[in-house]
Amino acid sequence: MTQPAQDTRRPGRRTGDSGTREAILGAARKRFGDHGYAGATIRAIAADAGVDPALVHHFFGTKERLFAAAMRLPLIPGEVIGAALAPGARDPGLGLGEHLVRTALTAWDVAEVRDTFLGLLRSAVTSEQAATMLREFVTDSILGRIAEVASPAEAEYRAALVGSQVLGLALARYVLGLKPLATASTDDLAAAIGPTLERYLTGEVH
Amino acid sequence: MTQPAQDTRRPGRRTGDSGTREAILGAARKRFGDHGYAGATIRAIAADAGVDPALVHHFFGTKERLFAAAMRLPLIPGEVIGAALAPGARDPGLGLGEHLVRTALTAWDVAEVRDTFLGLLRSAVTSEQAATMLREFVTDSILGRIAEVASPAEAEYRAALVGSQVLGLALARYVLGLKPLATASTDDLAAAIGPTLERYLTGEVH
DNA sequence: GTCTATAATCGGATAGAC
DNA sequence: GTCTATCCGATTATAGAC
Repeated sequence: MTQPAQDTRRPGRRTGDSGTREAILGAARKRFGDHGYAGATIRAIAADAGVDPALVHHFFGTKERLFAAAMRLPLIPGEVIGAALAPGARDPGLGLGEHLVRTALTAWDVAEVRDTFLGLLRSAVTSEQAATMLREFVTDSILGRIAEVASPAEAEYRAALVGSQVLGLALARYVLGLKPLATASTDDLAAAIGPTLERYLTGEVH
Repeated sequence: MTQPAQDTRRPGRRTGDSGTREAILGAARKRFGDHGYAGATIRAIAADAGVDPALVHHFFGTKERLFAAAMRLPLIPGEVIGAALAPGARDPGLGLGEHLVRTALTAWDVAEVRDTFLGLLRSAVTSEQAATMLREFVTDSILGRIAEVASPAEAEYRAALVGSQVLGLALARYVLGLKPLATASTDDLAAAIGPTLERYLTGEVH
């Protein structure tokens, strides 16, 4: 990236890219795959890459961002959701559920986002390991944030219900291409599905 | 299956299995895969297998059952749904939505059913062709029946919404294994998700 | 045996020196 | 860019009271 086309080496530490970043990403991919998202520790990844754990943070900030970089996600899901859920981030006239549907659809309607997401989904459906990795990432990084805005009673259960509906929408709309859903507008889907999420978050689920 | 262990051949048509059934199933698998569910005609399948179309009906009854046999489904989804939706098939105290969730979960909690379903899903996520096949089958054979019990305004849209939530539940529960959903009881899930389906079927979706 | 309090450990994250 | 040192929250282990 920043590698200068410089051949005459001078003494001292080389400037620019030393390959460490890539080494970390490689180690991260392996660890995440082998041990899942939760089981892969920054310390172990750093050790595999032969660097100090603090370097990982220096390059990537958080574990979540490291995962996103390793998986080549064009955005950080948890941060997008987090921003969408932030107080004041949404039009007060709009329900929280509607806003969530809108956020998901807006992200997915970008081909690059959709493609990497579908790649993850494909792996998860195919491999048990990949499913574990995705489950733990989703739980930790997405559902965790959603649970924060749900009613405290069974917040995790509520967040998982939200996840199931959003996931199902993605599957029906982008994988299967079920016509009524594949061609529906964001507005229509938000109106239809938003209240469902709203109920899962704060309504009666027993 | 019905092949008698008989070695002394006698003149006339041989009894038992003549291989025709298998020939039809092979032709069906190929046609369904290449042309989708809707695009594969019984006549074309019969022609490929070198038999009369009437024979296909003789062996399998309906296109839906032929598909189920070709895909080795241990049950016929549309018929299970149809039975569940039949008037009087459910406890009048229970909502239709709850009953639908229950029906799906009861079917999926049988390993054999779950496995073949997940196989279809895997193919659909992996291959565009398989996705087309599954979409058309689901539309024709499952959503069509659900649309019949939905409010007439946008019945297809309503049925697709139902499909998306049920599909998402399957994905979250059986593929990802999201803990709150994977371990929840049928009762709990029916209570939580049933009302969603109910609203999609007959409520306000605009 | 069960419970609770305290301690040890782990893992993510930050600050700052070099 | 890299490392040392450190903090803090969460989990896990352990000890001692009842």
